[in-house]
Amino acid sequence: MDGRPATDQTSPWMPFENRRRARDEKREAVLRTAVQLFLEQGYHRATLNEVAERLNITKPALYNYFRSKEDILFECWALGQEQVDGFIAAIDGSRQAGLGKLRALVHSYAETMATDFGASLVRFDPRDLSPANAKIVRAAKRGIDQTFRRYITEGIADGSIKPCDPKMAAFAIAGSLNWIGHWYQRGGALTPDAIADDFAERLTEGLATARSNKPRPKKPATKTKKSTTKAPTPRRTK
Amino acid sequence: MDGRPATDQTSPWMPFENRRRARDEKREAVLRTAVQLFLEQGYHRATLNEVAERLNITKPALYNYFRSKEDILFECWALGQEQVDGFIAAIDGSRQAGLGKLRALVHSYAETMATDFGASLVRFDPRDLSPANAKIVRAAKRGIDQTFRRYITEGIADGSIKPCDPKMAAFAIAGSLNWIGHWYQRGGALTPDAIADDFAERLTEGLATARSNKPRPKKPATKTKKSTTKAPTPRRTK
DNA sequence: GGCTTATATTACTCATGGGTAAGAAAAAGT
DNA sequence: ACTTTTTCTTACCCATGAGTAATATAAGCC
Repeated sequence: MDGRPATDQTSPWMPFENRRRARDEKREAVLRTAVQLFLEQGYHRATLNEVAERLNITKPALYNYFRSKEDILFECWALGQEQVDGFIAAIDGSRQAGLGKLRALVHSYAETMATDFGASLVRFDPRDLSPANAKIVRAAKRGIDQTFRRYITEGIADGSIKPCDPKMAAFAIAGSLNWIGHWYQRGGALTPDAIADDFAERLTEGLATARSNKPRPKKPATKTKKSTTKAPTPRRTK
Repeated sequence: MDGRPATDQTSPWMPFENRRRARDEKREAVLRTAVQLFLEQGYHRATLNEVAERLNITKPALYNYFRSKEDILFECWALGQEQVDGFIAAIDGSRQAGLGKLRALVHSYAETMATDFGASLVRFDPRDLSPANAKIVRAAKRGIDQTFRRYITEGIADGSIKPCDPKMAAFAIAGSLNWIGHWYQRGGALTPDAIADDFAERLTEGLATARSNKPRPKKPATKTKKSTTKAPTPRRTK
């Protein structure tokens, strides 16, 4: 994981890069621990003392990496949102009918809901955020909702989806998906993969037109699952 | 506000009854105010001071009616749960196929989600409750989930519902419904009635067998809505 | 009226936990 | 080795809000 050229005193930049990388790794470690604890106990019951304890440091050390508890909460949310932005961009860029895009969206979203940062998108309360951050979150949520509606509208236009109310359909689908974030837990009987496959089919079959109703791939469990929505998500810069 | 028959010394019971009734009314007023505030701001941000303020009393006065903040939270939840218990009992007692029961359940549940106490079922966090109360809540949630699965299983058995995985189907449906509690708000474009009708159809159409696919009643908006699940729910004793 | 009980208020206690100050320890730079 | 910067700790501060004690007020009751 560390194939640097040499022990070199040659480049005074290397240690610098090293340092920044170490810092970012620690930052991420804090977020991973925090998101877990927040999900486990709820944001208000979770204390920074315990976050720190789990990292074998003390509370004030956290303030080297984050400005406040709320800041940590927001960053957790942001990581989840990045995932979503990533696969939405990928699907947007794909060339397929509305129904196909919708299916892809449902699939990816379901998988995301089964991750910690993904679940934080729906388990965290925007009201715990500063007005500025809450605004960002609200905008992002609106964006997701509009993506659902857009694919549905597209599908109706291209004939792959039956005419229906995109607003209601989007609410119903997103509700099912968001709820995954509340009931899914690792090690349960259902794997994220199975859930995503099932939901992608279940939540869209009612919308498909007769002609677009493909004869059910009936995937023979050959683990065709290859790309777990590898999205070109650019790392945040700030 | 005080239409008592007379100044009567005739019945010493009446004042007593009056008093008890007045007390219960105040209790309920507290719960109505509390549930609103809890939904508005979230349980942790909402203070008993503000609950009291909205009732034009002071915080300690609340302790005449409730033992603790958590007690209030639990009672709010319990009122919502009573509604659910009520209509589940009614549907259980009805004589119809599994699909019909499921539709009825979805419809009633959707309506309930659009009420304050109903929303509290999914917006409140059981982890805020004492272990004893949390246990009650968990049991109730399990009960609801099992009811969904039971109707689906019944439907499969009686041929009104296509063979499917009841667990997944229940999760998907309940998720859509629960999410209503998060996005619905009074005065919006969608009325509880419209939502309930739409969801009852939307969430069950995918499960219906061909033969059970009734030709869509197309209710002429005659406000057939009469009994809002008047349930024989006995008032809690303790 | 006077006695009792219910209900409300004012004025507190007190645990909790986010956040800060001052300085030690470790690492980087020279 | 010495200095400087980053990172972390110990020891605090302090706002908040649930819950309590003591007491006043009002209502029911005889």
